[in-house]
Amino acid sequence: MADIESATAQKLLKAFMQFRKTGWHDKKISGHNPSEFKVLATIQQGANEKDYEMKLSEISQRLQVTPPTVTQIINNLEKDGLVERTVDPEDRRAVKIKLTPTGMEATAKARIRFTETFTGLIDYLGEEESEQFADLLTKVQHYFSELNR
Amino acid sequence: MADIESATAQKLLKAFMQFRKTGWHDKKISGHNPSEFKVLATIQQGANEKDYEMKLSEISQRLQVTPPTVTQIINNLEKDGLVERTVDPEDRRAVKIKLTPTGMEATAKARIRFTETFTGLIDYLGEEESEQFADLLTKVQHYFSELNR
DNA sequence: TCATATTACTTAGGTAACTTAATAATTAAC
DNA sequence: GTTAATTATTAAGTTACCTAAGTAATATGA
Repeated sequence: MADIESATAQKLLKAFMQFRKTGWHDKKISGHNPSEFKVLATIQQGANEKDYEMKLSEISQRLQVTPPTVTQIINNLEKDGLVERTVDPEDRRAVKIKLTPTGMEATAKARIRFTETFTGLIDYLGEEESEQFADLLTKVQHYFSELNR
Repeated sequence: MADIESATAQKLLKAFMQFRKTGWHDKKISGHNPSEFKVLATIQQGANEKDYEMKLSEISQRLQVTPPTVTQIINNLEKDGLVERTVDPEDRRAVKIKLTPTGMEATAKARIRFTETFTGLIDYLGEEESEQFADLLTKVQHYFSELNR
């Protein structure tokens, strides 16, 4: 077991806190919030995987947030005309969500924006370290998800 | 320049998003919020560096949040008896913040909790990868802080 | 088959951690 | 000695969540 007052632990903690403040995630893109784009991207993913309109509950599962959260985000997206709700004819309790053409455009624009940012990061770190970093992030995520159980 | 549709970029983005949901940062410790502990830890740091009572504005600078944010957090901490405000006699606009004994205890407890968590992480990753990860986090943070300027 | 349980979503209300804009009090600068 | 700048606070707003309670539809099983 590593020493409880380990310098590495302190260094890690500090690095975590700094990293949290980078704000890689905080900017609006053409007036839409990060949380809205996450939902848009999730819907698009579903549409790509198969010709598939995603249920609200599936969005909630994929993003690991509660259904009311998704309902609210979808409300905003629908109000802005990026998304359409339709009652599932096979289960009339369920709601299927579909991107409108405007929604697809916005999603594409955001995806490009994020990809540019991360491509820039890869240039900055180099391909090898970037891969390493992604792997480490995933590994660390596993550690914490096991802690919380 | 790396390919704009690079798999690594997608992988990184996904890893970032997952990592964001780990919640390493979200739990209360004996009824106090993470943001409150960040302030407590900052005050303690100042007290350690020299025999030094930190001004509210300095807390704000160190944590990179606006002064009203700190004011509010300090209000809560003071209400809970973890912290004391005193007007700076050398500049009566300024407020100096000091930990009470209760505050010191709470801070110590939280520090131990965090150190345990991160020591556990080091055991999980190994010392070498942990150092690497901390360095990468810092490097990535630099990238993003240069982007936003 | 019909009463009960379960599921899918929504509504209502709340919280944490921030922000900006405006204001009060004090100190600094010319 | 007035004006400008600085320090902190108050007020109000935002984002991204949450829980609890409610509605409507479907599934279960006696």
